[in-house]
Formats: sequence, structure tokens, C-alpha cells
Amino acid sequence: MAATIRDVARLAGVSASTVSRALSLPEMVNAATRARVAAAVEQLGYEPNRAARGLITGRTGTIGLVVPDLANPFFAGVAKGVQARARRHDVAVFVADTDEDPAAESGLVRALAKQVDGVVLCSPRGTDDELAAIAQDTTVVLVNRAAAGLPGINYDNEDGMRQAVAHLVALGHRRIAWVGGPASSWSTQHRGVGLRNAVQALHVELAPVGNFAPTYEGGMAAADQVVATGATAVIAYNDLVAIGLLARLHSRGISVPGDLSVVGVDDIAMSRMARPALTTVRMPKQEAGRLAVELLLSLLDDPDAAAAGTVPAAATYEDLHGELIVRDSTGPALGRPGA
Amino acid sequence: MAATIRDVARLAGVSASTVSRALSLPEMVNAATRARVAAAVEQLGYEPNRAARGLITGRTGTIGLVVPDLANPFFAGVAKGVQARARRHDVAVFVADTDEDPAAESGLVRALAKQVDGVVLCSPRGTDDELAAIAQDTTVVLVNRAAAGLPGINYDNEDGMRQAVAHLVALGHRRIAWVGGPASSWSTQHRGVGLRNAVQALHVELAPVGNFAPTYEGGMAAADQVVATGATAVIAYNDLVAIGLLARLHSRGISVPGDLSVVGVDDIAMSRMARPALTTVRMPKQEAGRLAVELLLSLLDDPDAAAAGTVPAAATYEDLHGELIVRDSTGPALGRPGA
DNA sequence: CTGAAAGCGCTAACAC
DNA sequence: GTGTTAGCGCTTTCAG
Repeated sequence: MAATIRDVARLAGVSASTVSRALSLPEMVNAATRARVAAAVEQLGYEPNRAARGLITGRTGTIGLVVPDLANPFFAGVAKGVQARARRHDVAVFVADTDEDPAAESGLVRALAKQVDGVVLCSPRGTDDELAAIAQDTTVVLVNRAAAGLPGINYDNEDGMRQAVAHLVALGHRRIAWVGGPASSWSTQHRGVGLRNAVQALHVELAPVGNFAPTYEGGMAAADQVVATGATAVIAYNDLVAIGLLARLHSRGISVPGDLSVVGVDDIAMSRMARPALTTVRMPKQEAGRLAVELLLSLLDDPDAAAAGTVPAAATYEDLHGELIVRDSTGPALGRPGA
Repeated sequence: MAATIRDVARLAGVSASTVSRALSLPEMVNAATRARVAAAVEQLGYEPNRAARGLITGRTGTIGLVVPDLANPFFAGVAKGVQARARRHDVAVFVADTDEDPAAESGLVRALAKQVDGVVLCSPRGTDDELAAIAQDTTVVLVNRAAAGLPGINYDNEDGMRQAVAHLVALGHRRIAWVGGPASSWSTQHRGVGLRNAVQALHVELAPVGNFAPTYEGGMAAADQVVATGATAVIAYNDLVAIGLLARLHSRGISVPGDLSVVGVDDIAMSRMARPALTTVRMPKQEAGRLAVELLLSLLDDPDAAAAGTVPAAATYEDLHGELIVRDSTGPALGRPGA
């Protein structure tokens, strides 16, 4: 049986309340007694029972993390960041995977909410209203999704797209295809906006080919439509899609980057291993997770602000900057129709 | 404020204990009162506070999962399985990532142990003694690692290697290189044994090229040594290594499978996307996670057995069967030296 | 600065 | 079948 606070108290010859204070408000207790308590704690290997503490303080020392799919390298990266930073704060992390099921999401989060101090929702698929409802129950920090009034960590998708377009234009491309992800996805929308702004500013053409699953298969499915646009370059929703494109283009004997340049987004590990290696916009995944934890914990420490939605502007959200990683899948535009 | 059991009791016109019973031992309470309680629960949206319950029952309804690296697709798969199955049992999962740091592992697990009913340790790097010490603190189930007396879920590595060798031999290969993973890795050792048995049984040669990091870079590093063995086929520790091999062989102008056949292990998503697509031994990742949860929960329900190490043999461990997935990276042996 | 007492929300004996 | 009582391990008034 683990030692309790009373065991420590008895051994140190003090009361339980003194032990409690010595541990949480050290200044409030005499240095000598504090030392005796410390010795007893050491000797017994005492660790306070967090459940018992939580019962009275109302804080569990636990946060929740909800992701659509742990097996997706992007989310795995975020989870790693969340987890590492939480540990630094001595906070435990409940992880839940919705399996890309938007219907399950809300219920899952509600269930989680009862057991944690707050939750990090990564790329939630729910509607803004659903998210708002969840935020009634518990403190929420969003990652990779903006919803009115909710604090979150986001990527500067517009700028990432600008970098990708600038790179392609510098290579001589004048017509760029765009393979969007799920229509409901917040990043699809923002990448689309960034793309339209960028092509307009640089006086080139954008050829959107619609919305596809954010997977390898989605890329395979999109490839032929991309070719049909006559574009000499294509930007894909993410690296998985870009790698799917690569595969199908290869089967069709279309050379990358000879005939078509391909750009992805995320810089998952696989991108380096693709052939040709994939040019991509690196989105700092772990960093997003770390920042989300910091933001969440700061909200928890200042519940008034969080409740009123009056989080200091600086802390409300943070736009993470993507970085273009140039690899072999992009090269100079050659004389294809539309070039 | 969330409703408490007393709010429900008041609303239903019964005592708190009756509510408690209606929820956990429904048979012990009159159908009529049970209905009244149910209605009150419904109306108030009551959910029992798990921390409070845990304080008295000694069970937290939470398990821990410790993995070396969440960003590794193999562990992500296991985590997904653990997480999904735990949810089915209404059990929450604390996830901790040791960041491949064996030194951090033990401390991390001990800290976790205080807050959970039991832990799943996936591919732990610690020594058998360290694991035994952890098992003193809490109920442990191992995944992908056998240690004396501890229950666990493992893969039948011997058989997986046998399948891979049989496949290669059928293709006419007579000399097979083996790129091992970390020497301390349990699976490296067992795959080595399986390999030696298989080549012996089939009267072909094995050419081990040493131990490499279980990564893409490890594969890159091993490639030239593999070529130097004169083997016509190579089996890599895992898919990441195999994909690294593929990359380096490609740079050197060595054709796969024309000059050399390559086999990986795990069947991570990336394998399908490699070029040529990678022949591999599929290790059921999520399945391992699910079984680990089932095993852990069954141990928790039968603490005597767990404590005494007298788990029924059938439940002690399970050997998961790998399945050879043949793709384009393996083909008939051609006339190379040693063939 | 320290101790006694109360109680967080819940379940488990024990009565009725 | 149901209510009463006690107490899980801890923190927090409130006295002193």
C-alpha cells in the first residue's frame, strides 16, 4: 500500500495539515519542520494521491487531447508535442482518437471533459456550434482550426501557400493546379484563400481540381484531373495526397519534376523518403502541440479570462509559420500546354 | 457546477446510496425506483465523478500506455488500438512517450503507475530487472517484449522470418542478407533466431550485416554493406530500414528487385507508397494494442492471479501472427555472384 | 506557525 | 430494498 499523508505526518511528528502545507505552500511552514517533513516524505517514498487532491481542489492535473487519427503522422507529431510539454508541467494527458468520425467527436469530448481540467482539440471536424457547446463544459484550446471566440494555435496557411507559389513561379510555372482536402476542413479553406491571393499577386493561373480525401488514395484519385488541367505544377492539400499523386503520375509515365512539379504540405517523415523527394511546406507539428499546452495551462490559471472569453489577445492564438522545404519534386517548368 | 449524486438522490426522492446502487448494481434495486433514479440522472445530466469513486474503490478506470516514440508509425498503430479498445471498456488512457530515452523510461512509468490501474509497456528498452521492479508497483502488460514472468503480447517473429525466407527461396535466392536493428532490441534477437532456423531448414545462406538504427537513416547506412555481401536478397529489421535501403540502392543504380530483392517488417503505411512497393511481413499493430488492453483488464479483474504471477497460461501472452505481404520489391533471383 | 475539524463525491458495510 | 453511517486521502478554513 502506498504511504498516505498521515503516515508521513506520524513519522514527522506533525499533523497531516502541516504535511500538506509543507508540500504545497512551503513558505508557510517553519524551515525545521519543513525539513522533518521532507525527510519523512523521502523515507516513505510518499507521493500525494492526485485523485484525492483533485476532489477538493477541483483540479485533476490532467488534460485531454483529441485527434482525428493517431496513425496520421501529422497528428502523431502534435500528440508528441502535447505530451512532452504537459509532462514538463507535471500534467498527465488523456489521449482520444475519434477515428475520423465527426459524429463520435462531440460525445467523446464531452465524456473526456468530465475527467480533465481542459482539452486540446486538434483539427476538430465538428461545427462551430458544437465546439462552442463543448467550450461551455470545459476549457478548450483548438489546434489547426479557428472557431469564433475559441483560443487556438493555428498555422499561417496563407503565407505557406504564398511561399509555395512564389517558388513555383520562380521556376517558370504559370499555371498551378490545386488539390484541396475535405471541403469542411478549415485548412483546405484557408489554403485555398492563400493560393488565390498568391496567384493573383504574381499574375499566374490557379486550377483547382476539387476536394479529395486527405490520403494517399485521395492523391491517386486526383492525379488524372490534375494532368487534365494542363498545369505544369500542382500543390496538394498535404504530403500524403502529394505522394499519392506521385505514384499515379509515375504509373502514367509522367515525369516529376520533368513534366510536372509537385508540392505537398506538412513535411511528414515520408516526404523525404518519397521518390523524387517531395518539396513541401513544413508545418511545425510538435511546436503546435507544445504551444497548445502552454496556452491551455495559462487559461486554467486565469479562469476568469477564459470564462469571459477575454483572454489577452497575445495569448488567444498563435499563428505558426510554415517553411518551404525544397526537394526534388519541383523543377523548372518545361514546354507543356499552358506553361 | 456538475450535478452530484446527492442532487440526483434529492430529485429522485431516494438516498445517495440508492442512486449509487441503481447505477452500479441495478439488480439490487426495485425496478420502479430504478426508473425514478434513471429519470433524475437523465434530467440532471449526471455523471459520477471518477476521482471520487476511485478514492474508495481503489480503481481509477484509467490505464497508462508508454511508447518509445509516438511519431513512429508502428507505435502509433499500437496506441490507436489500445485507445480504441480501452474506450470500449469505458477506460481512459494516459499516454506517455519516452522519446526513445531508456533512462527516462523507468521514472516515467513509476510516476504514471500512481495514477492508473495498470500500464501497457510497448517495446520497453529497460532491463528485465527494471521491468520486474515496475511490475511490483503496478499491473504491467508488455507489448513486443518478453521478460520473465511478465504477461505480454508478442509477435511470432520466428514464423514471420520463416515466411520471408521461404518466399525468397521460392524466388531462387540462395544467399540472403539480414540488417538487424538495435542489438538490445528483443525483436532483433528473435528475428535473428528465426532467420537462422529458416535458412538452415531451407539450406540457404544468411549474411548478417550487423546492427543499425531502426530508421530510414539506418537503412541508408546499411545498404553498401548489404551489397558487399554478394547476397541477392535482403531482409531488413523493419520497413523504415528497408525504405532507407531502397533509397541508397537507387542512388547507386542497383535495381530492386532486378539486382536485389528487399523485404521489410511491419507493413507501415509508407511501405505501400515506396517505389518499388515494399514486400513486408505485416505485424498487426492495432490488434496488439487491443489484446494488450484485454489482457490488462482481465488481470485487473483477477488481482490474485496477477500478483502471484499465476495468470492462466492462455492469458499470459499471445503470439500474434505476422503475414507476408508480397509487393514489387521482391522478384526472381538473377545471376549475381552468390546466387 | 501548527493542529483540529470539516468535507470534496462517492461506495460499502451495516442496520432496518 | 433502502437509508444511515463511516471513511477513502487530501486540503482548507478556523482557532489557537
